[in-house]
Amino acid sequence: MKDAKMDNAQIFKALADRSRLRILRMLNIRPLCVCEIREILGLATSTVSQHLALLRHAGFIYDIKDNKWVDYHLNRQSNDTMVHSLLQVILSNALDDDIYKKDAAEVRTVDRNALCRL
Amino acid sequence: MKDAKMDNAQIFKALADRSRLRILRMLNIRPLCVCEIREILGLATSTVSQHLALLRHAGFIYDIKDNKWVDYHLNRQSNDTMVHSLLQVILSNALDDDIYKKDAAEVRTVDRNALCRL
DNA sequence: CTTTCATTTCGTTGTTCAACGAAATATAAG
DNA sequence: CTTATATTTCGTTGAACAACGAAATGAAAG
Repeated sequence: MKDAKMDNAQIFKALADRSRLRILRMLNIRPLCVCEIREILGLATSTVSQHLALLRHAGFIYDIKDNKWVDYHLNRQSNDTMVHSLLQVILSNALDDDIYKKDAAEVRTVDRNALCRL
Repeated sequence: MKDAKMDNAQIFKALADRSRLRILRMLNIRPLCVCEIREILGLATSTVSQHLALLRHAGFIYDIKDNKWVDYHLNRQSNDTMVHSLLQVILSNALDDDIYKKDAAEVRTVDRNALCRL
C-alpha cells in the first residue's frame, strides 16, 4: 500500500527538524538500523522510530526488514519531484552543517552487534 | 545589518508552513505589500507580518519601503546556497499545488489602492 | 512454546508555533 | 502639528510537535 500524496508544506515539515536532517545525511553513507541511529543521535529508541516514520511517510526513506533488524534506506528514486529535488539539496549541502563530519565518522565506525542490547 | 547565518533546520522551518509557501510563490509573480498578501491569504495583518518577518530572517525575501507601503520582494540572488536552491525547488514545483493557480490569478487582479483601508 | 530482543505504538509532558486583537511605531496627508 | 493609514510588536490562546518511558508487536533463537 502506497503512501498518499503529501501536501508541499507537510514535506517541508518532515525536514524541519535537526535530527531528521542528520538522519537523511547519515543514510546517504549507508543504510542504518534504528539502534545505530539511536546511538549516534543520543535519543530514545521510540523517538528515533517516530522520526523515521515521519520521513518514511513523506517519501524520503523506506525500510527493509532484515531478519533481526529493520534497515532504513534513502529513497533516491522518489517519483515525487519535490521530494527528489529536496533530497538532492539536503545531501549536497551536508558539509555546511558542522555536525555532519562527526556523524559521518560515527556511521563508519558504529557496530550494530555491539550496541543493540538496549 | 546582516541576518546571522541560519541553521539548516531553521531554514526548513521557515518553509514548513502552507501560508509561507504561498507567499513565496506569489512574490515570484510580482512584489507585494502586506495588505495585498493579507487580502489573498485571508489572515490577520499581524499574522502576515509575522510570516514575512520569518521568511526575511531566513533570507528568502527582503523588503523595500515605498512611501506608503512596504513592498516585499523575492530574494532571487541569495548567497546562501541552501536558500537559493530551495527557492528554486519551491518555485519550480508551484503548479503541483492546487491553490497556486488561484493565488496567481488574485495577485494579478488585486489592487492595493482599493483594499488597504483595514 | 517460551524467551529474547529490535522496533513500533501509546499516553503524557513541556515546548514551539500559528493565529488573533490591541497597542506601538512610522510615515504621508491634511 | 494632527490625523490617517500601513506595518510591526506584544501578549495571549489553542494546536502541533519532540521527547520520554511503558506497553504492545513481531520475529528469530533456544
